[in-house]
Amino acid sequence: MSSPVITRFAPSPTGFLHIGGARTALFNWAFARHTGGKMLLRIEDTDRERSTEAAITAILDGLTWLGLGWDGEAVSQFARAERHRAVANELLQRGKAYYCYCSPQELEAMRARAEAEKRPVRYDGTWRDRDPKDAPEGVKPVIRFKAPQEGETVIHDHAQGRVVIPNKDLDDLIILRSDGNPTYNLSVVVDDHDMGVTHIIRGVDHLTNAARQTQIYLAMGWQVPDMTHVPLIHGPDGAKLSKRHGALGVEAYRAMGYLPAALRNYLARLGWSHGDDEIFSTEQLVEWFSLDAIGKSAARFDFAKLENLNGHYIRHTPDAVLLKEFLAFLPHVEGGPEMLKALEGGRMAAFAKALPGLKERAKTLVELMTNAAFLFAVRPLALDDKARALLNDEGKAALRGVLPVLKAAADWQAPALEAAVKAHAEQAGLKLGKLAQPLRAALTGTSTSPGIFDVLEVLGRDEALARLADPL
RNA sequence: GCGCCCUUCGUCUAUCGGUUAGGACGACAGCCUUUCACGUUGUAAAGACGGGUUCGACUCCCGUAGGGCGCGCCA
Repeated sequence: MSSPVITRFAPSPTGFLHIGGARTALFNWAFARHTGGKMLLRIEDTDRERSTEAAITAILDGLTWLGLGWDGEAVSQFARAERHRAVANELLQRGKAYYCYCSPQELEAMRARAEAEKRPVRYDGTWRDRDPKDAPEGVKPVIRFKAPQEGETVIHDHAQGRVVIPNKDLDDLIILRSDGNPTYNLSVVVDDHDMGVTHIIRGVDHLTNAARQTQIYLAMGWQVPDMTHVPLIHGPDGAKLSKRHGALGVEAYRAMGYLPAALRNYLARLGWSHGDDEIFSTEQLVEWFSLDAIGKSAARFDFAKLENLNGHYIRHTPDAVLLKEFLAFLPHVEGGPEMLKALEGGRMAAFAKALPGLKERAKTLVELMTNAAFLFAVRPLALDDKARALLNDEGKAALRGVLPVLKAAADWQAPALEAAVKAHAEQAGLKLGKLAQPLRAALTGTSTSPGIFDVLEVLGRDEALARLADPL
């Protein structure tokens, strides 16, 4: 029996959960679910300067909103520093690491020199074989990993294939700072090993780290986890994701009115595929997910496609579920709390009634909210330019014509109203559009809305008739 | 500069040596229609370039160009 799969998502809490991180989490999650394994969460908070509680909260919230639950408690990497130090010392003991007394200034100078001479920027190994007795007075040393200088390090990667890095291009990295704190590459290896991580799935920006980490695993005699480095997500212009396009926290996507299910579906299709399948449920994603189906090239983030998918999800989400999602969304958007108040203040029924018509024409929850505004408008309605144009003399005349018909309606339900208005139109020799548009303008203050008979019904007899009479 | 990686329609992708190179988003046009959407039909749209290998390359190899990532006492 093979050991159960354990993946991990390991963000550093220096900012929100951005879209690339979200996808990495999704892949880790999907793979763990697919294999019946676990996804662990580790917060890489060893940078005490930049790590914040707020960021941790944002990341946890983001994952939760996206529906990507993790197994067990989130692990703080910083809290494990003692263990990392112990391993650094063990490496020292084994002759796989050494003290280096170079000052940051010296290293800076070393780098500057290399750059000026157009040589590769690497630590030159000054203290690699030097006797610690030569150590300068009062300098606190760092511990460097004694990386192999010859041969090559091979990474067997599900997405990248077999990647070979010449060892001469990897220098002796610092694993323990002069203040006694471990650095990233050491901590990651120790934690992944201790946490029993079997599969590492992360961004390709870690590929070089993968080589260095592999060397540390080997030096410790530990088994190297299975690795997958997924390509990065770029902005629409092919360059790095900037704040302008996609480098937003997932909470920004929530505020833009995207559904978690739609975002999951969209993200899954960025760099991963299952034949020609475009729209699939999360259950299907879990069922189909495979590391080997992850591509190698970077993908550009395309809002148009996300929006299309989101529209699909909005249309296909059952009303009751969508209503819940919408209510949960409102606190996160401008004007949302006010609408929430209005809904809870008695407009909920009308909104729920209007929802089927509303959701057909919204690509985001923000659009849904905008399109629902007519429900909450107060008389006399403010008209937009198009609505005003529709209510010209001809429009008003049409309105005057139907008003009695509507007043006479015994049954204030869309089908009955439709029948009555259509009969009137026919009798008056008017095309339905000539009637419907002025009605819409007067009823909603705009030129677009759900079906006009639904609008009539949803508004209710009194309110509708009053709105129609207002412009006359 | 050094190392690694990438390159199929505008975008996301399928193809895993033999296809009229498929799908989706977007675009455009038509249909549907009370508006907007939805839906539907159709059109345009791609193998970066140059060499090999092969009976046959988008698929394999080499080179070129372009792009990305990495090269911290950050993670």
